Amino acid sequence: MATIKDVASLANVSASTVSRVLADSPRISPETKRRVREALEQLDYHPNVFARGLVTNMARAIGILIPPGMNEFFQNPFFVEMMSGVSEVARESGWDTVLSTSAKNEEEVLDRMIRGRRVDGILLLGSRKDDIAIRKITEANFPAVLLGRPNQEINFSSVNNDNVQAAYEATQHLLQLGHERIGFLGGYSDLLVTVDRVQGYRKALLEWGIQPEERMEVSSFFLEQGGYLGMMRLLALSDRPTAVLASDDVLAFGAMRAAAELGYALPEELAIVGFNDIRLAEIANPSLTSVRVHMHELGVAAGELLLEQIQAGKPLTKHRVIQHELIVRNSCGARRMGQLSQSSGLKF
Amino acid sequence: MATIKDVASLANVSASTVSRVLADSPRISPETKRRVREALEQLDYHPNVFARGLVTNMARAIGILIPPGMNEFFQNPFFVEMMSGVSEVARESGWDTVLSTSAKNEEEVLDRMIRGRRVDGILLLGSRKDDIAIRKITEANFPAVLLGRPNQEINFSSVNNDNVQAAYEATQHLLQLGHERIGFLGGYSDLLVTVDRVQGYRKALLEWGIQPEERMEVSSFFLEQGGYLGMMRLLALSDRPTAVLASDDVLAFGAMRAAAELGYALPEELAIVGFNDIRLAEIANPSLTSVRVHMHELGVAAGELLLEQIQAGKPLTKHRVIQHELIVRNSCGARRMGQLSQSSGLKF
DNA sequence: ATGAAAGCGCTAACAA
DNA sequence: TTGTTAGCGCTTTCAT
Repeated sequence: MATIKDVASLANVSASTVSRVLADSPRISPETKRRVREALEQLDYHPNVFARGLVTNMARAIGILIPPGMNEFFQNPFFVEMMSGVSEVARESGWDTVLSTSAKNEEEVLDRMIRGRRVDGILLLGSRKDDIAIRKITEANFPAVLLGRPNQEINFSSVNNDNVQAAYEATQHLLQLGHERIGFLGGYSDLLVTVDRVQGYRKALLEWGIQPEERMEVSSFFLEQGGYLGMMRLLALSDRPTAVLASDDVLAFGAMRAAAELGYALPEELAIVGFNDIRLAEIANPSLTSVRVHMHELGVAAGELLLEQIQAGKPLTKHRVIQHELIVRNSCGARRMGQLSQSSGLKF
Repeated sequence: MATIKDVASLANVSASTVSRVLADSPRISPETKRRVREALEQLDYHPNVFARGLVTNMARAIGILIPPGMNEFFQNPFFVEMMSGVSEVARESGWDTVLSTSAKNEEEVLDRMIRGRRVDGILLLGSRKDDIAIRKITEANFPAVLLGRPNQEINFSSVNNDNVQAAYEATQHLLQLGHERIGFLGGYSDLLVTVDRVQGYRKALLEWGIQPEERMEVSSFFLEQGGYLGMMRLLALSDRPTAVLASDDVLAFGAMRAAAELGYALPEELAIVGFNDIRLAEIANPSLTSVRVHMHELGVAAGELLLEQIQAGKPLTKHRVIQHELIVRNSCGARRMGQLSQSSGLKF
């Protein structure tokens, strides 16, 4: 494998000259550049990222920290779509993306990434009530961007939806359709997304003169099965809800399956509204009414902020909010059934 | 940020002693180890991966190469599930996973990863008829594992399904149900998966005395819309198929949507069988009959082979085949409808 | 416009 | 058992 020295001797120059040509320094004569580039080509030279990183102290890579216990991560299109946005931005700027499924010891992984300088910046996916990762990164003063709402004082940027408002609007939609007993199906209760969405849900109820009840709110894991189980619990209530707001589409699908199994007709006997608007919301049967949060855009914005942060060299604290919108389809009963093509919104 | 030298002076030893303690060398006295570890702790030391990588020539990272033009990648649970398996294995052994969405210039990305020594091994997702990545890696003699069928001579391991046999069985299933005009809905035609599955499909037809026809085979991109469009084309035929084998579940969903929009009843008027058995196959309505390929297992096996390969230090060429199975649900008409709970196979 | 030399933080061969 | 030394491949002063 050719090193910079090999190139240097082939081109009859010093290693530093080659290095300058690599950086396209203006203080190298065109003739020399030509000769060096030829040698570069001939030896099929590629810089060793370690050697370069050791001296520049830059990895040209960003890390995505997948929170511990997030086995759901890869199974939820929501996260995956965000990740795709992030890595797209990174790639376009020539940066690599390092994945870290932190599993148990989040700290160890973080240390390897940050202190070990494997990456130049970190993207935090989601925030929890008391988040060690956030604390650790704040302490280390490391470039980072949070995809979620900052709960504590942070010295870095964040990108988020207005989840309170979004859940508020979705609930209002159900209230306007005449529902009075509306259930809430949430993910882990210590995730701030869940906290915010349940808050918006309650706010809408209260404004409508309905007292929120704890037994109408179940929280579960972020999987289809979580939604299934949660829905079963809600349906078991003596005064079962006539409508349900699920804080994630995958949960909504589980809820739909539970309802179907027990023979409830959707949306006549049970209205369901989901969150995130994953692709399959559209092709589900009935198609799922959902709050579109623009996951991909969320990822792109986060990626951009992170690169900006890294390149700025100094702490940046922008907080961007990505707009949401309620996509009304068939599962909530606002539309009449059988209008698949219209509700799909796809054009060909 | 503390370096090994700082630790050394604090513990009153040399840098190499610290290095040995880090590697838990048996030739260091317990007392010294204790002292060094204390200093390590006190300074919150973490090795610089670049410095270490520069001398050991090891990155402790594996790369996943996402083929160019694979924007579908992140939207298809199939790939994502494999990736999850791979990165799970890597993490357990303390390795990082570097993602590379190669987009256009696959070569450039590969060079940065391989020649730049950013990763110690590469996982190739899928194989194409004439695959530059495979060629390049073979030439470089770089540790790698192919997730797919090797089309050319390769000097590394691979993990794959027996796609010909799987498609053969799936088609047979439809034939046994009485179908005689069976369509094939494939992904990109230069992917070997597509090639293999169409071959199995044709083989089954021929064996049943039916001549495969080109117009019954459409190939499209790996997205729901691809399936939608392909299905539209098949349904437009004067002697439209009564059954369709889709080479991917996402395609099958698109096909289902097309059929639903045109008012065809599934499975009575149109039977559909998918491939890969993604999670939503089960909760679709009607639930989708699909060939389960054990995506996660595929990823785990690939990850294991890759680490084995890297650690062995010498080229290894094992070729593992992961078993498949046909999961019969409602979309093919083999079961009567309305048996959701039974067909779901989930237990609580 | 170019080269020589130092050094990034670490490991490993060789000495002691 | 521990220390000394060299060197991994690169960038970057400082000379020239």
